[in-house]
Amino acid sequence: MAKVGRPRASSQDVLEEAASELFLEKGYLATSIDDIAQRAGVSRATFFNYFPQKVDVLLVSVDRALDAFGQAIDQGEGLGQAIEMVTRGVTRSDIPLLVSQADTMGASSEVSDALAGRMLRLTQILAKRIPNQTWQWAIAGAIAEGAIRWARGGAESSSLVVEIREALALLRHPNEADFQGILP
Amino acid sequence: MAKVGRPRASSQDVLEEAASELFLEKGYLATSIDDIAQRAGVSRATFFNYFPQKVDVLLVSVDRALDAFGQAIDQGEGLGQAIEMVTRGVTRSDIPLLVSQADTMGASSEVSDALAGRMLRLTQILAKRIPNQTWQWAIAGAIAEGAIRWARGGAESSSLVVEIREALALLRHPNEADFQGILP
DNA sequence: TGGAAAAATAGACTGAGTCTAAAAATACAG
DNA sequence: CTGTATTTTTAGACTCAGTCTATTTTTCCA
Repeated sequence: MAKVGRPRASSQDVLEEAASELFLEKGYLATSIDDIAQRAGVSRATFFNYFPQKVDVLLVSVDRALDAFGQAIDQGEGLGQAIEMVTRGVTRSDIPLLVSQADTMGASSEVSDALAGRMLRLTQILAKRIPNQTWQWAIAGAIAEGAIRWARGGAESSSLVVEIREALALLRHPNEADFQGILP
Repeated sequence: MAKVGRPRASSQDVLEEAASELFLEKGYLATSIDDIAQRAGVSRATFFNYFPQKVDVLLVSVDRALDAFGQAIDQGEGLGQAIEMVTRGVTRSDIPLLVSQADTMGASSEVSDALAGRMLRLTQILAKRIPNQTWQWAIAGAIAEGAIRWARGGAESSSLVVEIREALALLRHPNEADFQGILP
């Protein structure tokens, strides 16, 4: 793409790889941006050329999926089509890093809030097809649940898109027990 | 409660009031913790005796509602009861501050992520009554939508609990159009 | 009057994130 | 081969959030 100028000395992938190692070794909180840059053989300032925040290097796979999803939606794809397109690009190799920082999510609001912020972003993408906000969250929740179940399930579980479809199907037939005591 | 020892020189309410003024004057991002402490007539260190993070002073009303909700749930209240109890304690005076920082939410991920984190916390409370994760998000979304609609509606709109109930009722009767193209 | 308890405070420290200016590395034109 | 435009890297200074420790202040009470 960029044929002119100084060539890049790093990339999101390289930095993510370096960060992953450190997160697995020391955990997210104990790893500084200096550590990551040093491991990647690049200066601290360069890190910020590739990620605006520290937490973004942890969620890069989530963000990429959301980018792809938003792009598909903007190009006029239907929801089902867009979901299928995006899930096809998600690989299991992204999972261990996120799972390894599950402790951190409980201990630091920074990570759990950032992850929740991605849910919010998902609802905002869904808003382009689903007018009602309540249903935006409902469907975002179903997508998240499907993804989590798929991640936890390991290789033997069914495919990601199937898990999401199953979670979505649940919304179609509300269980009366779920509403017990909520509505008059 | 604390009859012994040095009396408190401030409170969450005093700090929130001071912070509110500054947020309205300069905006959230341009206001430092030093500013808030100074306006409240207290040292910077004291701020952290009352709030663990800067963003928490902005969301104190949300957190109080969630605290009350979680407490009601832990005491065995039904979901409908708990919602009614909490919404009774929410006043319109908390709204303007949050609304005034709507710009900030778009400009800084810190605030929007923190708000999304509160949605996550709501789903975790709901988990004690609602087993399925998808429905946790769906109902959290309905509560959020009801609250937002109530906040936007101004004084002439119906009560908060009624708005939430209406949003919840929507979930009971899925609109086929919402699922168009999602499910096979 | 002299603790004991609780809170406020000073101040140093780490690290995230911003910003500016300069240096380094490349392609290319002449 | 040399100079120039372009892009990226980098150094370094800076602000501010958040943590931590030790000290001081204020009150109650024996």
